[in-house]
Amino acid sequence: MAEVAALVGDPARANILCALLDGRALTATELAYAAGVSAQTTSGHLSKLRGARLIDVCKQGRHRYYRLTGAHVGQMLESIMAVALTGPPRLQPRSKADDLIRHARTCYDHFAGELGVGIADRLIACDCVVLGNEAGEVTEAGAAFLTELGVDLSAARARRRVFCRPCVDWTERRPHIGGAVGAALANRCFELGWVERVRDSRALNITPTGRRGFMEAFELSV
Amino acid sequence: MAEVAALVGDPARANILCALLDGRALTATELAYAAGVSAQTTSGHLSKLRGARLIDVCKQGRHRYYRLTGAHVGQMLESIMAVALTGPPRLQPRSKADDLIRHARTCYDHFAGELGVGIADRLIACDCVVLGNEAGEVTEAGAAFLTELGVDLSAARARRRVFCRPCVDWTERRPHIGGAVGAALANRCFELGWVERVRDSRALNITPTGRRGFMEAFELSV
DNA sequence: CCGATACTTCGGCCGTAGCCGAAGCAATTG
DNA sequence: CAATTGCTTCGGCTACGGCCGAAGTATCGG
Repeated sequence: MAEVAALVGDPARANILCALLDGRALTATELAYAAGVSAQTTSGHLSKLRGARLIDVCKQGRHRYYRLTGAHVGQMLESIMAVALTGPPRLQPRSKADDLIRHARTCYDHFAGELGVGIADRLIACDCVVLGNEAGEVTEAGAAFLTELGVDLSAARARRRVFCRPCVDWTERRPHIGGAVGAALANRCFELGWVERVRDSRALNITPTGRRGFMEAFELSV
Repeated sequence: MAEVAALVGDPARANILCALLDGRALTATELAYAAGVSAQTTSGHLSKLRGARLIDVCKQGRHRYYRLTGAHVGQMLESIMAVALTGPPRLQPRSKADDLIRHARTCYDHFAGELGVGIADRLIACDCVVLGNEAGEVTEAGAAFLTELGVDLSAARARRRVFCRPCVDWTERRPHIGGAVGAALANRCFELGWVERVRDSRALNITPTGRRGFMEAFELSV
């Protein structure tokens, strides 16, 4: 157990894992950049993480793509973050990138930040979703609404992961919607071209189309 | 974040935190013994853990009692353990103490091990409890049954924590019952003298009375 | 008060592990 | 078949942090 924690406990490796938190697979070089250390050093870290089965690798040509081995690793990282935030408040320089990421970002594979919390608030307000402390449910009205929007709920339901999970947002400190539903909704928004990923970051850029879309669908001005 | 993980990442500190996992408050000396290092070293570790708000201290005479600051720390530790267990299987010498702890122990403040899982199985089998993936519920029949047993459900309900939470057992790899219900049930069993804590361990000793009680109440031979 | 116990602080030793430069494979490109 | 790119292995440097012995503060008991 200490071993796993120690792996996460190195700043370079923590950066690597955080970079992988959005569920995408990244190359060793990209991770080296994210970690802020040289390629050699990164390579060493990656093989350690792989040894402990925290990450998987898949070769494609001369690239090697790394990803988290599963959602349990993501959840562990989130729970560590949650504890880290309850600690003594640290002065951190607010940067522009920071503001971006507070505004809208992905959290493993669903939306977080003001955007994610705003969507959750709206869905709860109009009885589309009921969120408990550790689980949530989509109402009939909610299913109808999401289907109307083009979200494939049946596919989400078929997957073996938790269907609807509240996920405490580390910037807003309020829950947003995770689980298969959150992922399906996020996917649909990508499809619709409402949001785009910002390069080298978990931050999201909301397109003009998205601005209109979120207003119409969720009465959300972003 | 890396900071918190690094704190857990040291073997001595991991031992300390695990020793506190059952929710009891322990003295610095007891923790030194649990960690397997000297009192001075332990003192250093404790002040670091305190600095990061992972543990709280309360002075009582010449003793200082340390405890986890809250359930979120416990949950973080559990999630790290869960990941550690999915890693490469490690050969660990099975000791007598090991068997004891596999048989019956506390998990933060409720029962785990064969005992905890057995109780959960029985409660589910006779429709007293329904356990989902991330949350659970006590049925009317269950409420009646537990009240009959002397468990104070209304007090449990009044507390602000999650009422009924499935908690994956790290030895049995199946869920047992946590949350306020799990804690209340465990409390009642202590009151009835069915179980006693084993010194310096999270393991539990089941008394002869307990053996009869668990058989009558849960049809469980332990 | 004096000694014992509980715990902390200080100082110095030592090992582990992170880091990079250099060099070595492997796959791709011109 | 070089030259380039992506990634890894090796070797050596360095520093951070855990560890204990010794000494210093609290609290309790006789």
